Amino acid sequence: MPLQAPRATLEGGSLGDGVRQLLTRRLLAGVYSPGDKLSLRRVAADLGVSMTPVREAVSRLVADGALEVAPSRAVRVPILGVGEFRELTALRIEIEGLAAAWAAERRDDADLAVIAEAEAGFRLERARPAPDLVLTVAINQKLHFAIYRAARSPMLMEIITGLWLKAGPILNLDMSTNVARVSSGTGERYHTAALAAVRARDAVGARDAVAGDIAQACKYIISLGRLPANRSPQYIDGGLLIST
Amino acid sequence: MPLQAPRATLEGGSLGDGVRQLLTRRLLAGVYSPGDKLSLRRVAADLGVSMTPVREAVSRLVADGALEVAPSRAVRVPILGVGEFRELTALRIEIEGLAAAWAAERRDDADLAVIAEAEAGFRLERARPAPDLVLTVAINQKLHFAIYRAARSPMLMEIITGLWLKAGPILNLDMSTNVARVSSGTGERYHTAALAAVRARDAVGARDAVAGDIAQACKYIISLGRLPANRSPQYIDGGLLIST
DNA sequence: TGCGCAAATCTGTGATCACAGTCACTATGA
DNA sequence: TCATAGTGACTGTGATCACAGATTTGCGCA
Repeated sequence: MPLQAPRATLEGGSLGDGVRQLLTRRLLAGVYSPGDKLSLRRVAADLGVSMTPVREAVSRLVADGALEVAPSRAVRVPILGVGEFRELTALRIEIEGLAAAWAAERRDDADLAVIAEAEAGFRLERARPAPDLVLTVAINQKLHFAIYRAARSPMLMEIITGLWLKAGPILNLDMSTNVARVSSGTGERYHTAALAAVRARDAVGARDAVAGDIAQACKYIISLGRLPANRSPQYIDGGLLIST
Repeated sequence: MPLQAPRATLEGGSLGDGVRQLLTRRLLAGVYSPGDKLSLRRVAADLGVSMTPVREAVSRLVADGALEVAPSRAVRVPILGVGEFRELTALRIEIEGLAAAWAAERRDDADLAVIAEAEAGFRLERARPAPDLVLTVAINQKLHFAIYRAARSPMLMEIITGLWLKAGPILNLDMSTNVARVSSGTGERYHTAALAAVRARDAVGARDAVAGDIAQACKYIISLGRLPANRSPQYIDGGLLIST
């Protein structure tokens, strides 16, 4: 049962946009776990809006693969199998690695300052005797996106956001419940390396650092062995968009 | 004024899905041109459905960036500026190049046969005294996606489809109205090289061939000089998904 | 106490209505 | 003749209702 924020303020041009942003934020923050079912009516009631804006928001999130409609007509957070999670990880390594490389080439001083601040924040929080896991995950996200934003490619940012939306529930599920991994500091090394590479305008180094960070985090999650086997026998074409 | 197919059959689990697939196909086929305005009510009437499924389809396409809602509350096909088109091209080179590389590594004989058939079809059509431009564009798309499908990554396929949806209206606008470019056969060389590389399991060669194909096609379109200047002063964050 | 069937509840989907904006056209004024 | 205000026909958005199907609940029976 996903926990609900007591009252959420909706922003955005339209109500549908507001709902979408809110759901996106919750997905990224790990409020929902893989397999959780969402009810359009329940969300609508919780947010004090009608079902229409919720439906629009959900349809967009389904388009992004952040949610899925089961054949039983239930909207839920997708459950990724090991194979699918591996595929997602491989994709993230390539695409976020690309963003990091571009960031190293195109960053300006303001970008660097934001990245350095996030990196310092992450280090600070991790060094505390009892790190706030939810906060740590949030800062980690902030750091990654600070780097990607410096790549100055809004379309690339959108793609990466889509990937994070797919991975978010799993990452949050496993990261925010394990103190051991956060405290071990394996991720910190990569973050520091990424910052240094972006500062030095070292595209290859930035790519490797980000790729390493993603790879080891996902390797850890897979090693937990909590991911189910693949659901799709082979694979299903994205949105069966191409007919002929 | 976009031309309408006399009567289109809607497939898919739900009406909304059917409408989405239909609109997607039209976008990819160049039925709509950049700047064309779509009316939800008109589309609904043309398709014989209510406004609800159309709204859902459009909201998904807006999420993918294939359509946009202007501040004046009009849904239209986005008009890409030169800078945005360059960004899109750079992204396509990286991501579709990645797909081609994976395809070279992972393809099996069945994949290769499909790719070879599409390549032969493209060559055949181009060699005709009066090539059917619309058909040529369709075969070109078929060839590209045959390659990408061999990469065996549905998520990557979805990303690429999203990129094509953004680029489709422009590509079709300029390619299907210019016999010169098709007849010149510059694209054919890259296609043949891509096929050969995939056959030889040469990942680097496949990436270079696809990248070359995209680069020269987009260079040609930019050289036409019909693209307007950038619309966004700097750049707008994809879907303003990240708040903090 | 355990099993099975039925009814009630809840699901997403589609259609329809109401509303507040925007745009284009037109009639009226100077 | 030209500018301008008005007016009507659109636009997308949101809410509400109806419907068919799946899920769950709960009651009755063995």
